[in-house]
Amino acid sequence: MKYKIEKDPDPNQCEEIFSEAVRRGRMIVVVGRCSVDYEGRTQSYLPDGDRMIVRKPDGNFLVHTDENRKPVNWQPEGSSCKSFVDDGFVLLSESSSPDEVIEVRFDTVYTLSVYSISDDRSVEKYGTEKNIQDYLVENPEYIQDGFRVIEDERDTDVGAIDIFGYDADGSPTIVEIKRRRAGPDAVQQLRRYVENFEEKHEDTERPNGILMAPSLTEGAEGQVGRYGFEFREVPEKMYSTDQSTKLTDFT
Amino acid sequence: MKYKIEKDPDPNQCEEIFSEAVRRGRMIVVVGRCSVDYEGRTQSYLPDGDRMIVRKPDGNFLVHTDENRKPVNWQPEGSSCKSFVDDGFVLLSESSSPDEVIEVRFDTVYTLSVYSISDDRSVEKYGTEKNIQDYLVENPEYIQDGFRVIEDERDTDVGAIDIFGYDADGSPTIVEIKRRRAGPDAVQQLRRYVENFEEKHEDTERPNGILMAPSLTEGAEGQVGRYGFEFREVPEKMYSTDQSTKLTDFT
DNA sequence: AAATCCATTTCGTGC
DNA sequence: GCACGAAGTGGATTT
Repeated sequence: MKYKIEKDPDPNQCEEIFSEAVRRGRMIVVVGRCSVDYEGRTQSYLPDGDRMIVRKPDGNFLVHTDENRKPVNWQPEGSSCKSFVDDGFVLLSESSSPDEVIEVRFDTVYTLSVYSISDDRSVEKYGTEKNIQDYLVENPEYIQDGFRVIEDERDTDVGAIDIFGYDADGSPTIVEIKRRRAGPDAVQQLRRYVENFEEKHEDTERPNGILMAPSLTEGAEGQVGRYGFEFREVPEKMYSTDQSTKLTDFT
Repeated sequence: MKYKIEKDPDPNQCEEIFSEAVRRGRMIVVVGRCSVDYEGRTQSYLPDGDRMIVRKPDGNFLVHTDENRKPVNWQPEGSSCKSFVDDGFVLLSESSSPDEVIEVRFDTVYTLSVYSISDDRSVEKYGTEKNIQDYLVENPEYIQDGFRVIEDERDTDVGAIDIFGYDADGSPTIVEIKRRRAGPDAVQQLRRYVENFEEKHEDTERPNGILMAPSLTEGAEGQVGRYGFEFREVPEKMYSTDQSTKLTDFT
């Protein structure tokens, strides 16, 4: 990996190095005192202050201050980025649909760094909602004793049901899974599926609704009762990477 | 603003500079080839590759690759960060409630940069949902001819109604506002408020439901009809900072 | 491109 | 602290 760092560069140096780095698709980091203007879906203005600007090869453009996880301003993947000198070094990043612009006007550039980095390795993730769902489909006894899975991700015209099946009595049952503490929105989601099923199958009985999550908020608990749904606890760690512990964790 | 940049530092130099920079609450940027382990609410593993690690004074810890806006791994504000040498330079960032850990093991550190930046300037924002709501409360004729606002942000036990009022006929009306194209979730939100009001006021008629947004998705349009709600278009730019153009924009 | 939903959502606000 | 909902949500997946 090659890199180049310029300390206290003047505006013309910045312009030259930056524009070439953009052309070559480099990762660029500029740290300096600047003001930031954003206009697009909304607008914002940030007066002069010290910030770190990152331009990625894929077009992402980030303006970071010394705090917060999220950039204070940004542009999405695919954005263009021009630089020029106008009474100082200026960066202009533009994106389309929707049309949005960020203009960064530097009072001073402290450092300008260019990196030629690439990273084709993809991240392996565990413990997502999909992991829990897959596990429950394979081990339906954890949903309910005698539960039979009919369909994983059953599409309906109001969204996809996580798991659809029949309980031990043969009643249609809709299962909604949340990876963490469930709020009212989760109950409403389940309700939407249950009522849609009811409308579409007026000949059959109202399906059961089961909400599976580690816990419920108070509001969600009230709604689960009101709509006659069932809550079943999913131990937070049932989806551990260590498959051998699942059974014991769950019982 | 002071800064210090070390090129191709060895693990011991990294450890020394990094730990002092953490102690002093500096903004730190490390670029190098590393693997990243995350364990917490979920887990992930990222094999060796070139990445940029940022540690902010407020404890935020970001691992960026050459693509995507979001860091591939991160820790929130308030996280601790230790560094040590173990067959190479290692960063360990820990946070609590929930307990989470990121470990970054460097194969090679290309650059280690430390910045003393501070930015007390706050960003000014325009064009949020709140801006639209405030405008409609002041100009209720844009909700409906003869509309009377009774309450802005009316709290209920199923959430806060954006605007509650009476239409020209004196019928209770619930208004839900979306800043952008509204989907089924927006209709369900409105439905929740309307049905809750109905339950709480069985003596009065069912309140009207009005959904205000720039446009509706197809699914949302069907549901608006099904539930007997009304959709009213909010021109995307009605909340422009230039107040003088609002009336013309809107008509 | 549009729609839908998960996310280590993050972020703000109110209780 | 928790709960609830907005966000320039981001991002993946499917249509």
